[in-house]
Amino acid sequence: MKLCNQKQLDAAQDCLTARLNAQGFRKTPERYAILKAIYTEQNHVDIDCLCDKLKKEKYAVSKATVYNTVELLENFGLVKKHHFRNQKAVYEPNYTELRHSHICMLDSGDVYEFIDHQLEEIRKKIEEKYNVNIEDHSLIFYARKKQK
Amino acid sequence: MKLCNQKQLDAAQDCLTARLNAQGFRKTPERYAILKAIYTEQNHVDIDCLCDKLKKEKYAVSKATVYNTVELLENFGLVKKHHFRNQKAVYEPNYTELRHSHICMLDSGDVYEFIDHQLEEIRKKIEEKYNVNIEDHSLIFYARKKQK
DNA sequence: CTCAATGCAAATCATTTGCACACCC
DNA sequence: GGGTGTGCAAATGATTTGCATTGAG
Repeated sequence: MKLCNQKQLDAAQDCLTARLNAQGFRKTPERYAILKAIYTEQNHVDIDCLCDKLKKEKYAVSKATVYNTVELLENFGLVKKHHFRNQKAVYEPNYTELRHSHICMLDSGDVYEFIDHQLEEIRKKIEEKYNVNIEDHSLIFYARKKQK
Repeated sequence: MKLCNQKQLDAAQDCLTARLNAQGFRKTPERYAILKAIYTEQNHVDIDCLCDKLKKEKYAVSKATVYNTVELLENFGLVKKHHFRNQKAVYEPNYTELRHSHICMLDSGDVYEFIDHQLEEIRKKIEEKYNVNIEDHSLIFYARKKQK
């Protein structure tokens, strides 16, 4: 996962502010700290990672708040949640202009990312055929290294 | 999800027998009952559904056994496990000749299935580019009914 | 000041584990 | 008969909930 640049983080923070204002929600420092923690992380993070990371900085945010906040951020479209094969959820920034898919390595558990534009074509076909709006996708290939 | 026909169930049972024999595992009635319960169900079933369904027939199989057995069946490639948005796993028959994808409706939670052959092309591209063997995929589109 | 958000701990839910018993081989 | 597989109940781990307290507006 590519580290986000400052511009992307700024945009996300502005979006968060806008959405919080729009709904009359409070702009608490925790909400910004959690957003930043997810956006400044190379890897997918789970709830415990986030707590640890925040603890190392100034905040000790409680797990309950992290759960609440990631859900809020997900609803705002700022963060994406994934399950992969195990039953622990992980989170990543959601750059809407960059919808990507995942390759999950069955041996190591490593997760790579890719973008393929043919998926857009499938998406459009399905939208028409089923008369729906597709808001999101999750494509995961489970793979192993090729043996020599 | 289409109901499987008798032929598919027979094939799956034969496969199960072969795999159990091959590994010297026991051919317990529970294993066949659970396989059948998954193959004769229109919808994706979770662990509790399976227990209930089996209870209504002759068997009262314990949850632990159901968990063990679906894992075994998954390893044998006879059953597929899915997570969708919630954190409860669901299971479905795995017709290897029919690799399908899912559309998960965000309002109702309904899940539809489709097959698109363009996905095969993406798969091949990724296998070459990353030098891996892709053993499985999970493609889920999250969608809403189109408004008038 | 007021009420939405947070923190903490207890509760819940899915899944896993340990051990005694049953039954496939 | 012997040991694998099952059933039960207790353990674990992730997530949710209830309630007292805090701090944003």
